[in-house]
Amino acid sequence: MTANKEDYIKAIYKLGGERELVPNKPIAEQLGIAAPSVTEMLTRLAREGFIAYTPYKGSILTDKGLASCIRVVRSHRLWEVFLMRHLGYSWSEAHEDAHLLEHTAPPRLVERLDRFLNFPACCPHGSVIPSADGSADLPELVPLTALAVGDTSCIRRVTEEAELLDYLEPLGFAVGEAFTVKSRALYEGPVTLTVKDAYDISISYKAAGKIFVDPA
Amino acid sequence: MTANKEDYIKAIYKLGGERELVPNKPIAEQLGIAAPSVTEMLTRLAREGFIAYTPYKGSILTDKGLASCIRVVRSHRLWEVFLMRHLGYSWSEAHEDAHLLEHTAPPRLVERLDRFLNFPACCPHGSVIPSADGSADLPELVPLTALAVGDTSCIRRVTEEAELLDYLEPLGFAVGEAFTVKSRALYEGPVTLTVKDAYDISISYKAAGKIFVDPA
DNA sequence: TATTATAATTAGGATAACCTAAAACGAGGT
DNA sequence: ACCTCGTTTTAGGTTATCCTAATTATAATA
Repeated sequence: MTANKEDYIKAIYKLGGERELVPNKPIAEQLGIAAPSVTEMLTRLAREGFIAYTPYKGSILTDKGLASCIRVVRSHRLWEVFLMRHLGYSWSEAHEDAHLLEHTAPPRLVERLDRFLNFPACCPHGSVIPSADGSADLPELVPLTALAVGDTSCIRRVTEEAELLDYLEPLGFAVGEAFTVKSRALYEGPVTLTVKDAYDISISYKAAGKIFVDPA
Repeated sequence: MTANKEDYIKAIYKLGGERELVPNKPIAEQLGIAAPSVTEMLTRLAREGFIAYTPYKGSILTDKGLASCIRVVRSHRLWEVFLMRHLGYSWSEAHEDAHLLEHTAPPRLVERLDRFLNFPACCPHGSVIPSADGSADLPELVPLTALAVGDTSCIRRVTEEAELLDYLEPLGFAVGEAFTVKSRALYEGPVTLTVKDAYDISISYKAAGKIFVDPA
């Protein structure tokens, strides 16, 4: 298993989850690779049993593929915790370097890192860290856009996209922060939150859709 | 620069240091790669300016090659410190997994790791960790075989070979340990040390040659 | 000097990834 | 039912790394 293949598998998971057939085009876009190269690699991954691939239709992870995807995601999120908690990384930096380490760390290292970090439940962006056996119980969350003015809630998870992370972090966003929705502009306008009864934060509607919070 | 090339460069450094011309054969043996593949790679490394390569004669690192070698060695040794100090690795395990991480960690990660570890001077096997600018001042050490019976000294460094490390660690060997040479059998026979005035350790002559200590 | 053994190189292939250009497929609209 | 357009696949090529078998160079020895 190479780092490359792991990236294809992660992309398929990200784009289609556990039961949706993923067309080649979005995989190619996600990875920044030409379509014919994707076809080729998918054929290989199918031959090796990581995906079920139906030509002209799309791909979906097999149990084997899903298991190896979860292993990588677990590694990724544990590294993120380490990088932020102990090395002073920012949100986006952590995401970036964890992407390198996730493919390199052998299982024993991942397990020892988990113990060192005291078995964290979530990565710094709020995503659940699956346990070594692959299980994970997902909290029930809603996008910030689902709340109404006056609702009180708590930030639980932020989508891991470098630009989004770099946009939010300097605003004072943090997982675990409680807030009240102060206002919502019409026509997908900005959302303003009051945090700690002390200060307000305004974010775009687009960003709000990528922030997940406790249901009202 | 790929992990592969970094391994070739490390091998050349290990085998020839900074001024000795290294023949292809030992490189091939060190890396477990066929001779023609080595010729090919050396040609490439020479083309890229990492080594000076004289066909039929051998290779030596250029300044550029040396610099990139030192960067990798620094990364390797810092990871070893992390793995042993925080994750409970053994000597040989640390060496093994550090070999994976050394090629993956980008410079900013290495520097932050260094700070996290509080700028350690040596790796757990006692080798000096070069500073970020490549400099390193080497302590004056002698192999354990250079001592005479009755000499008192201190263990400072152990050669990083998995089998040696696995042989020594359970015997209670540790860098920093003071000892007295209790006896030396003739004809390259075993050497016995008294540690902490409390117990004796016997090791083969061969192993003693790979353990470095303060001069008597 | 001639021989011979060892080391190194050349020749010819294989595999993993990636690419561009061209052909083929298939789903929606007339 | 047919055609068009976007998606996929096929065809043909590149680079990095590795291999085995065969050839050539060097250096040590007789």
